[in-house]
Amino acid sequence: MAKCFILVDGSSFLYRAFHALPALANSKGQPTGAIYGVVNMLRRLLADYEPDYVAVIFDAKGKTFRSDLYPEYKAQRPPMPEELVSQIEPLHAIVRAMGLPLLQVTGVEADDVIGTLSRQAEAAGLDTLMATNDKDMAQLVSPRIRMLNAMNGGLMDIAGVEAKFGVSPEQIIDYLSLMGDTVDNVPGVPKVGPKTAAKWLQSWGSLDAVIANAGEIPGKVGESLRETLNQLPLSRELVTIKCDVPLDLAPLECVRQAADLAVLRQRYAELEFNTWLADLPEDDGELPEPIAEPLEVDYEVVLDGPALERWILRLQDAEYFAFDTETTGLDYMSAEIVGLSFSVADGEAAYVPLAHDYPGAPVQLDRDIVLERMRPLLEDPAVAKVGQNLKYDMSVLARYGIELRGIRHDSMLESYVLDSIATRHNMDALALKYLSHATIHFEDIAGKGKKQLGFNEIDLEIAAPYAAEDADVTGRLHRHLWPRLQQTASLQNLYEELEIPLIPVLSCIERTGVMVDADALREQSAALSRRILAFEEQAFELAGQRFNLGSPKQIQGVLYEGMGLPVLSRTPKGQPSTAESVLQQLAEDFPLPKLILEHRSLSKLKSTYTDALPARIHPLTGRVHTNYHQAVTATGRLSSSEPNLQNIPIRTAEGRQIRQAFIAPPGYRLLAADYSQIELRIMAHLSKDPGLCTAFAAGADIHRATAAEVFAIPSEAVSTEQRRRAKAINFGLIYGMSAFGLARQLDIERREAQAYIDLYFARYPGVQDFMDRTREAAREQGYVETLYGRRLYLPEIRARNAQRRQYAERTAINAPMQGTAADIIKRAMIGLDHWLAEGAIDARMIMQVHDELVFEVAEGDLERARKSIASRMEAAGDLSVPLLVDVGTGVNWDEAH
DNA sequence: CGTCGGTCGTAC
DNA sequence: GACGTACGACCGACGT
Repeated sequence: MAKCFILVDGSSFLYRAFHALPALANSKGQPTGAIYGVVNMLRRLLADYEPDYVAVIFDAKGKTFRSDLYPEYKAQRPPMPEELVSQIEPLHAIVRAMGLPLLQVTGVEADDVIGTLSRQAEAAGLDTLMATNDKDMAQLVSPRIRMLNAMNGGLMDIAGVEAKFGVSPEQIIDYLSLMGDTVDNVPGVPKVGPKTAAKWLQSWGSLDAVIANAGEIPGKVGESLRETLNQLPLSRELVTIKCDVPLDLAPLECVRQAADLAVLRQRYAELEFNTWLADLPEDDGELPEPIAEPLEVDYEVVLDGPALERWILRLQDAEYFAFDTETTGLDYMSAEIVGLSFSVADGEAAYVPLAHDYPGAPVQLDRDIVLERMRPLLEDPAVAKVGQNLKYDMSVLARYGIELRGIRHDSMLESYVLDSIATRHNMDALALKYLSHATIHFEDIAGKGKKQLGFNEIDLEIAAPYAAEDADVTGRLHRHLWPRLQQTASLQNLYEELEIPLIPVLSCIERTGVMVDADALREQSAALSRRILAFEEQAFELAGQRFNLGSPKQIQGVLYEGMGLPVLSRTPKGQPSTAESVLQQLAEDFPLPKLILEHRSLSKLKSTYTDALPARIHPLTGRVHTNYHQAVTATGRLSSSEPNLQNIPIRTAEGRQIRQAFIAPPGYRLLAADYSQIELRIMAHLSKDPGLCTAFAAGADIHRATAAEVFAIPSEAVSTEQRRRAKAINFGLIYGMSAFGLARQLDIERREAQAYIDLYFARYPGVQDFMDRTREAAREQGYVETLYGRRLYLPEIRARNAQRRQYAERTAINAPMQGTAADIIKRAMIGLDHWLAEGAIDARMIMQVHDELVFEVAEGDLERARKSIASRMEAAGDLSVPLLVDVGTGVNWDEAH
């Protein structure tokens, strides 16, 4: 195979990236988006093609032979914006540090350098790919030279050029001369565009022939041609790419050099390309250079009583202290405390090791004695603490009988409330982003994978700086983030009144756990196994071969290649899709897809639920303890994992069996309380649409009411099908759906779907207005807000790329509704937790599923609990429409619905 | 043997 | 392509 040479048109990508990508900047406000775009493209290119030779070419500053030839050439281009100019030097530095040959030749453009190199490469027998966005380059395409569209990965060869432009590569120069180029100010023939130029060249063959036959061309275009005949030679010269530029570097010298890691590290750090920074390999034997001056620190290891007493005094005297626990693991239900760290000011921190037990570990203070000594401080609500994800510390301490109080600040939540999506909210990421400090990573000291050590097995010399740094950095982050939070009253309020008070509530729910009937689930697993096996046998029979029904790729092979079924849809990566909706359609005509669907749905239930849940039952409590994450979602919702209790099936009969395994302990019942149509009610409130508000005020069935409006019939006349369609419209609205999406959802024509949407907006003009206003506000401010002022930043709302922009617009519509609902249920949870703590009834909160709260309630208190819980949840939101809560009870979660 | 992207499917 | 927010199972390619 011939060796591969990639020529990258750096200038064209720089412009493209600058205009197509959102205006990224680092924390100092230095623009970085164009650099990011180009380097990202280069990395992909190198990974995808592993070229033997490569060169990145940029335009040089100053005049070119073309502007000497024709002063107007590119004369009306606006000067390059400052935000782009400032990105050129760093980009060049990074390209060089990546080890890529960089060429810039004065007096010619990047195109001409690429032309020259590609022709030389052709002569040397290389296969050349020109990575560029510039259609002019099509004139260079030959059997050994192709164009690469780095945005979509498409390659264009001679046939590709002919297909796209309707002329051959040799004719491209003539084609461009006829058309001219308004952007570059190349004169052409007025009224001649791509179609006419191609048509003429197909008829006459060349520009010279067209000129020779100019007299025969009729009409206005003919006149236009005859008037401009004398400038066509100039146009031709301007659009012709030079292929004989003298260069310092020959194609075979364009070898990729070793990367200069130190430079890359420094540049990535400056620009805050942290993922790439983390990606860089270590220097041989040398530690990576710190990206900032190391923090100045004075950390103390506390190994005796007097030292501990001195620190307790400091903690008591401090306005607040930062605090962290080191444990043997991440599971709050089983992790053992290994040590405690504290910090009272920048760089001043202590680590109190308590249970390091590797061979040769020094004698440490006794864990129980220290905890008992710390108890007054930790349990005093007046002693303010700041932590990073204090919910975890609180849960662990609770297992040692200590109830952490005085949770004043949490740097994870400060970051989340300030900007939920700009960064992940773990301490390492926050330190890098806000303090420019690369923290010691847990993996670096404990290893990873099977060889990972527990924190108790780590040498104190290594563990102590890590542990003390945790508390120190947490304090520093708080002092960095808190002033920012205080600048926006609504955000500060959300943080202090909602997110911080929620910490103990979530900790309590998690530790309480939920009772799950393991035997019932195991029986379900066995039954599912039998049915799955039967489906497999039948499927193999039909397919005439054995294959893995769990593999989309193999299904694809069997259905589309083996059996020749029609490909109705493709995945984003271009593979024939085997998704449910596709198979469902195929199932109308063929038997096998139906079997695959049934197999898939049963396998899903078995692997994700009936097998996984019993394994999650805690040996001591006999219950399942999930993790609720408070700083994950963009909108303010919680998420749940290990296990995820927020996606337990409900729609199918088999699925509901799984819910039946969620049970109450003896003497108790489950009580499930869910907000009815909360997001639509919020939409009514935010939009103030009279029709919608009236319908809710009247207590109407909202989908029925919508159907009555859209189909212009009395509410009693609404059919089941009409209500179903109205329901899809209502959900679609919340998600910012298009006519296409609604059509697909309802399996109707797009035009019909559009008609529904038009009708809806005509009947509920307030909703239309609300959505327009929301999009507009997002564009103006760069963010949208919930009713309680939670913000979601949408940097791509102004993107040039329509797909990205529309995505941001849909998020803008959805986030205020989803986010307000999340705010309301969080308010309810805090209120309910306080009420439950009063002990008026015997009940515990055990789950949250976005618009639903689940409790276990003593049988005798059920009726009182129903009313109290519903009314407290309803009072948590103050909307201009009623907020309604449906309550159900039962011996299991399914029954409680 | 571990990691990671792709695909699919569950919930609200 | 085309409907928002999540988590997680499985496959299969790839790297150690």
